[in-house]
Amino acid sequence: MIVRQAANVLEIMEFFAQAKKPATLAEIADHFGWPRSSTFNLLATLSEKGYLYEPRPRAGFYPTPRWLAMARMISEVEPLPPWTHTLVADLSAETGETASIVAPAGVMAVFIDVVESKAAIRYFATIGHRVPIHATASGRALLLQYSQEERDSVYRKIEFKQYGPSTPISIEAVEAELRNSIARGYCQSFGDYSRDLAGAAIPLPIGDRRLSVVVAGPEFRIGPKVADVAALIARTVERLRPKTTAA
Amino acid sequence: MIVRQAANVLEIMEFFAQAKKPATLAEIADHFGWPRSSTFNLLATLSEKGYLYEPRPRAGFYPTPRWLAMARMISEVEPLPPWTHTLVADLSAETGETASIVAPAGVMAVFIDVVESKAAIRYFATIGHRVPIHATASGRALLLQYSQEERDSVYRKIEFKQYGPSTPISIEAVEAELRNSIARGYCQSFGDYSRDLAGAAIPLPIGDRRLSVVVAGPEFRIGPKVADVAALIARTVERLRPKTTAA
DNA sequence: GGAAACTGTACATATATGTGAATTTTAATG
DNA sequence: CATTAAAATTCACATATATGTACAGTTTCC
Repeated sequence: MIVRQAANVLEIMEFFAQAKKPATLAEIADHFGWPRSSTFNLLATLSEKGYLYEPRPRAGFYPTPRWLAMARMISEVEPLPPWTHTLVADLSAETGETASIVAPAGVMAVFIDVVESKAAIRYFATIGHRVPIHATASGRALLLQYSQEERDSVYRKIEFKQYGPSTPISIEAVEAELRNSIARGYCQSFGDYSRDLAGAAIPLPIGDRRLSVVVAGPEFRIGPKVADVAALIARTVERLRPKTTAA
Repeated sequence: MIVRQAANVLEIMEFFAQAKKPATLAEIADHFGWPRSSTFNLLATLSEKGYLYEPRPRAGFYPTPRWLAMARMISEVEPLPPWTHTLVADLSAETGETASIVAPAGVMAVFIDVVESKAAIRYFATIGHRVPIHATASGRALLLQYSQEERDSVYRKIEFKQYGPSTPISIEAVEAELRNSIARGYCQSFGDYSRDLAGAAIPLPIGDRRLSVVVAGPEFRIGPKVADVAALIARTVERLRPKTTAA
């Protein structure tokens, strides 16, 4: 069950992140098509908790810096090492495509760092974006780091859907693709989940965290050079990852 | 009316900001005393929206960097000029008390930047903290920047409560205190709102934004030297605020 | 200066939603 | 490996809550 008012809080914040200016109750209500009374209650709640204020008289509401303060506290814990951002930045620059760091979230994979392609036609993804773990290059690069038991446990929760012609729709199909990936040296996907979208990914374990790096873009651009892209990812990781004597 | 599930989202985030480590469904449910089923729904909603993930298998949930990304987008709009943070930092350092920048939010005043005192006994405030605009030094320093009509409009919405012996409990009492503040050259409060708490504040208009700076602490420490503290605030603002040729 | 238009607020009620109990899945222990 | 304990998940129902309606306050425009 989805908790509507919880989702609405997020929507409001996303609204402000886009609008980048204060908005009145009426504007917000109209934007979402919410009743004014409900909007009133929500805004009152957020204000009361110190997350919204009125920068200038009669100009409407805007989030307080409390969001930033809180987000900072949360994110200063085990932040990704700085080189991983360099990694995706470099990969995006060199390939001209969108590059991301991805982490597991149950049957899904979440983008936790993203540098977007600058091309007009590009893979549009943002931090927080989620994709099925079994039907994407990045997700499978995560699965490769799981034990067989852990994978089985994930498989049991997956609802296998035919997102596209090449979507693996059985446990065996996923396992087969994982074996192929190992043989090939990298994970790939050609519209397994999103139409026309192709990507190359490799596992990126950091400490005890299981992450992956992926470069993704339109099939017609990535397709011909997946292997090259994958090799580039591997080389770039090799170059940027600090050498530990322990390893 | 308070929107419970909206408030719960904020509570969860605050929980993570404090805990600074992943937490399982059960831990969160127990911490708040929520039913597990409800907690499940909430966590599922936040996960589905890309705001929570599972950093490692079976280790529980943690917020994704999406919060940070969103908070940054929101806060990069008209950020406070950097010198205002220096201002509160310097004031806190020199006085040993808590110093803050405050903004209006209807009948309340919100702290939008805070540097806390390091003393054991201190005014504990965080960004987002709210106090009544008419019963605090910082709030009155905001009211001083309003026109008479705007003040009247605010007064009509205030519920006058006797927070402490010196709380102004009528419009006339507030107006009188404002007149005193003008004569005195700064705003002050001695337990008007919080017992044992005293503070000195002055208006801090920035562009068309109406803000104020306040230094606050226990009455016994601040009391004897309010005037000095107020003078220090004024001098520090004078020193740090960039001189505009236009002004 | 008067009225129309708009924004924000209160409240009773129907309904969407949170919850307790039951079920399934996963981990721990001998 | 069998058994127990704990955690996660599902679901039907009573209840807390979102909303339609009505109203008050504020601004704008003629």
